Amino acid sequence: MGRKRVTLADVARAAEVSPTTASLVLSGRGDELRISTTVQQRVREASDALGYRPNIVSIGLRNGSSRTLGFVSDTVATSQLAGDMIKGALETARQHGFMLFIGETEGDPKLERRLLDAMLDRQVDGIILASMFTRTRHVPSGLDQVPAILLNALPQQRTSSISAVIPDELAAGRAAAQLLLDAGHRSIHLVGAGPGPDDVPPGTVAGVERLAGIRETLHDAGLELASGHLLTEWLPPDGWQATRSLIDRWTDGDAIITLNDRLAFGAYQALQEAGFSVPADASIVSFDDNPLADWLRPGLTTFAIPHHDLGRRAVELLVELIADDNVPTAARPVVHRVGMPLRSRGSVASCP
Amino acid sequence: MGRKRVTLADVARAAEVSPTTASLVLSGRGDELRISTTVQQRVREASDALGYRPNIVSIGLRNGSSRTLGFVSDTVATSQLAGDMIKGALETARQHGFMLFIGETEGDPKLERRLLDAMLDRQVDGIILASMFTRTRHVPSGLDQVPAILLNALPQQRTSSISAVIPDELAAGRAAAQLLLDAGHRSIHLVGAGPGPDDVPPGTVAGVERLAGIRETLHDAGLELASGHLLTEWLPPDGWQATRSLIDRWTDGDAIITLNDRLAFGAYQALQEAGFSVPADASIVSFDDNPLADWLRPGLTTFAIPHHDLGRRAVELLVELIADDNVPTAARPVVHRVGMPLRSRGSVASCP
DNA sequence: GACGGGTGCTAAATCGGCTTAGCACGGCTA
DNA sequence: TAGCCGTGCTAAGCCGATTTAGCACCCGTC
Repeated sequence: MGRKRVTLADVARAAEVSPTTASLVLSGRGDELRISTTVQQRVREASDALGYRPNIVSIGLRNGSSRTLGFVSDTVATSQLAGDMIKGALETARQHGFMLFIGETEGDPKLERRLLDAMLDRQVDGIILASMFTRTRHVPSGLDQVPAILLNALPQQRTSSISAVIPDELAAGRAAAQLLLDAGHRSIHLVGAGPGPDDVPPGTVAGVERLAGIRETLHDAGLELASGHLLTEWLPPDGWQATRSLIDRWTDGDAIITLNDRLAFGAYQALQEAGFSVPADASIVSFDDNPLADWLRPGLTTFAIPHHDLGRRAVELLVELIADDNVPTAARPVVHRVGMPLRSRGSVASCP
Repeated sequence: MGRKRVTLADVARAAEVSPTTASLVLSGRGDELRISTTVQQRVREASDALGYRPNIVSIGLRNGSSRTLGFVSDTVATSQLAGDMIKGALETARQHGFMLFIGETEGDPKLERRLLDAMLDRQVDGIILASMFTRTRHVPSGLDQVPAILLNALPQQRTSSISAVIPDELAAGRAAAQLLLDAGHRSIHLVGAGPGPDDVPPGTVAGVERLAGIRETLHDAGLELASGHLLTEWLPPDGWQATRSLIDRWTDGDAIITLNDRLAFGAYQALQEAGFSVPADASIVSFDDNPLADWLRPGLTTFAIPHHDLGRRAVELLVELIADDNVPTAARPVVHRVGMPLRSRGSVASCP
């Protein structure tokens, strides 16, 4: 193992020119600096023959860049939901010629500090600080020294100069309610939070905003939630239980909004056990677009967290920041909201 | 943005010593090279005061290491199933002081080439080539120049000198069959492949080995599969359909092995629709330990793909390889098999 | 035939750290 | 008084690239 890599010096030697000349030719500045066509060709041939590839580490040392970004996420970056986010980031980074360091803090601030340091020690050009569920978070020190973006999170500090990318939960909440209204439903039950604006599990931006959007739209239509079920956990059993309690007082034309797809999964089970059929007896709309939404029968109509787009957008913004860093612009922090697309499947029916 | 990082030279200046001295002190060779305690302390104080952190890029340039590994996966590295694999790799890498570059090829050999090159250009110390489902694969050129490990894949080339880490599918197949035998079942249906040893969707190592293990164990007990259902797709609808066709000729004491959990999900639905109850009327064993296995009611008993352990093991081996690279050992390629642990939930019942 | 100007290439510094070789100084021995 | 040795520190080269400044040569001009 480990035959040495071909260096610029090797190419120069093979082409019988100085390293300077070789560098100029290969970096395309040959004409600019009046290297003869003959020599240019000789250098290029030597480079090809030897299979020369520039050492990015060395270039980075020289000009202070590494063509590398750091992606630090708080919890389970590699969970199902988050995978697409990383994937979007990965793809976009590659398109811009960047590689990505991935790190997971598991919510441990010390670990986060260590990861950030390890990345900065490796001279990353920028950092994405990602959260698995939308929340406000403390921005660690040092991130003002380097281009950085918050992904799926908002800065806790007012003074922070860091921009953020988040899903547009509020708009999705509005759209979910509107979808059911358009289908003719007037009695809408919420599973996961509500009915009041503050009946929300603590610390979830998504819960607050989805609920707010739903309430707004209903309010505009002169309606209120028929019922709300504040749940601190949003897992299938929680959805199952809440839905069971709904069944006793069910009326034709009722509909359910579940605040995520796992709750909907539980709701499906409860309805099925009660002999209800979706969507004939009960329309359901949900959020997240968990893979299982597509496996359920009928398919679950849900507003997708745009993980892929979130990741992509964060990298795009970061790359812009890095480019601007050379020509410093007095950029103010911005919150970018990415739309949550509707995945329309079979769980909503029109109601006469 | 971008106040410059503190360099060794800054520390040396602050401590009024030469960069050499500062380097020696901070790298712990101060005593060895007879730097006085006074000076050592002065250097350390200056270093702390300025918050000095060595530039790993520079160190890497000097001694040809980067404390960085590359993790290249063929498809959807960031899918739900694969997440844990990356996570295991990430954790283990961190424990050894390495960072990980992540890359996804989406099955495109050109992209794979580009990613590998991009990583090698950044002087990674080693590379993990991961596959999302176990398969044999071509080992791209250049990976013999650098320490490398195949993860969840076997080298296609006989001559390849690269080691591999894979799940022990064969043992899991045996264990699955044994589990049902121990519960008293004698009539076992297989959904996904079989009944013959070659009735397997093409290209899946998991299918071949799981089937082989099952058949072996049944054979040792003097039995054969009651039926087999070769399916080229292993999604819920496929499992649903195969199971429906089983229901017509169902006998008490029959049991089902599904070759993955999504098939089992379809099987659950089909059984439920037919009024069967799991496990009273039908025991089911499966493979993968998909998250939904735990959400089903009753919970699905399944053999987990040890994603986390696979990732961990791959990094451990790679780190060893890198260490040995300095003291070259004539290491022969090895295939490491990682056990698939049983997740015993409620889908298997004893049969009188 | 000295001088100006263009042409074609290269020496040397630089990035930030590690490492080898060796300098300067004092004390001790011969 | 020269030689030797130990102590405490530093100069300088190196890794692999980029970049600035400038050298050598030739041609044409007055």
